[in-house]
Amino acid sequence: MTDVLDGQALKGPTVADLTAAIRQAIVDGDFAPNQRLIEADLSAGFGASRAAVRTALFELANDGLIDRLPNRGSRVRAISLDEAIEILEVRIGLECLCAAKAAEHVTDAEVAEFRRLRHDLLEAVASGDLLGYSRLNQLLDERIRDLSRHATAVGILERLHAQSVRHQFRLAFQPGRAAVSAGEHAAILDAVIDRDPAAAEAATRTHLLSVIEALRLLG
Amino acid sequence: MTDVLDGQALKGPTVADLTAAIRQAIVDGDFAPNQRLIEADLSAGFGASRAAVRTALFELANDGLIDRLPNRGSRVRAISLDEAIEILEVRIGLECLCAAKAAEHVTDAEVAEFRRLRHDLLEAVASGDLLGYSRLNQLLDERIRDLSRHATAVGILERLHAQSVRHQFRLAFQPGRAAVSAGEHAAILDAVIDRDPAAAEAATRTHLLSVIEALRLLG
DNA sequence: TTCGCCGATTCTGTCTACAATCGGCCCGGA
DNA sequence: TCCGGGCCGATTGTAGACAGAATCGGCGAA
Repeated sequence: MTDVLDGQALKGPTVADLTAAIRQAIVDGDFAPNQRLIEADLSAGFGASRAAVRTALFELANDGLIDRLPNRGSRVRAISLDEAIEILEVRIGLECLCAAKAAEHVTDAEVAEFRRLRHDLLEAVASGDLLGYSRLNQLLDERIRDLSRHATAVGILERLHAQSVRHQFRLAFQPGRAAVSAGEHAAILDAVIDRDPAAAEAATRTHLLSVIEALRLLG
Repeated sequence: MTDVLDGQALKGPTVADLTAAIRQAIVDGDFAPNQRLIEADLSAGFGASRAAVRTALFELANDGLIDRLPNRGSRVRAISLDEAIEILEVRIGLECLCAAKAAEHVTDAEVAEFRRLRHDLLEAVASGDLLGYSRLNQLLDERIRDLSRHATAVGILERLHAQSVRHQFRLAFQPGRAAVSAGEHAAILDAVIDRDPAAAEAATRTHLLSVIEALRLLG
């Protein structure tokens, strides 16, 4: 477990490195939900001081990835289904905002990029390349956030994303889910390509409501 | 500046106390925007160790109240007008969600409470009691958040609130602003009292859009 | 056998001291 | 006079040690 991702492994990792490493370990599932994170162990495992580990843990607690109980340590936060739905409900508000802003700000070059993305997306789904499709989805979300130029919303969305990756992932491999999802994503892309903020917002809302519904059914 | 708010001044304040004290000092304006916060000074001023101050500063940085530049310390974050508007745009999405949920979940007792609140609110505005009105506004926001039972949205809103109090405050004492705002708040209350989620959402959106507009004019 | 009490252990919370880094200042040279 | 390099003070980042709280185990009594 030592030195998972050190740029220059000579001197101990900085706090930012530590935070990134632990965060990665959590979202990748290397640390199981509800697993206890003991400061001394992490300190030894990552070759950092306990103070650094401690700071990183505080940061992750604020990101909602771990829970800190006073005097009783930290544990990986388990996101329940209800919480995952709450997160999606919040994302509706924020991603609709971003999509509308993106549709306003999009340049010609970016329109061209989105056309390509739309093509690749449908292609991936048609050929059954679920992994590639998932990656393209992520790229789409990311690009829309970039284009929105809305630092506040983007910051919050990034935090929420880290919390819910596991549920998102589970959903992605439901049979038949990709086809539905791809159509909704194409609709979002079309709206942005048309520079139609209202349509972009509506398409995003439709998509996220569909995700919520799917999650509910999945239970 | 020493011992601003110590419960029991015997043993030094805990990290939570410190965080609260510094946060309060920032939102109250005791620390000016862009002011540099030097760990040693705070440590002496609050009678706490530098490590505690440091932890508190990290926490506040995650709350977006201060900026931390590596190796160059912390300074109070200045929220520009553009950022304040961004925050309000985000709040639209979240508070609409909360208002709708609140309208769903509200009990008979709470309906009665909201009727009283509606009455007090209009009374305060009619009698020109701006401070009391401001306090009631805050209470209204808080109650709606409580009723929404939406921990995720509430958590984010609380964080955003701390960042934008100064702008909110500046706006509150604009002449004529209170009357407009009171009508909008009453509309929100009516919708919740009627248990009409859609209306609650619409009224909340109207109100926040109006706030944005007012801020723009003021800016 | 089961319940409650008590001590040992483990882990977190806090503090003090040390090392690394940054910015400004002074001095020398063109 | 203006520019560049190196030194020095100030401030942050890191490490290790100590103290306090919570948990877990055994032990004794009902």
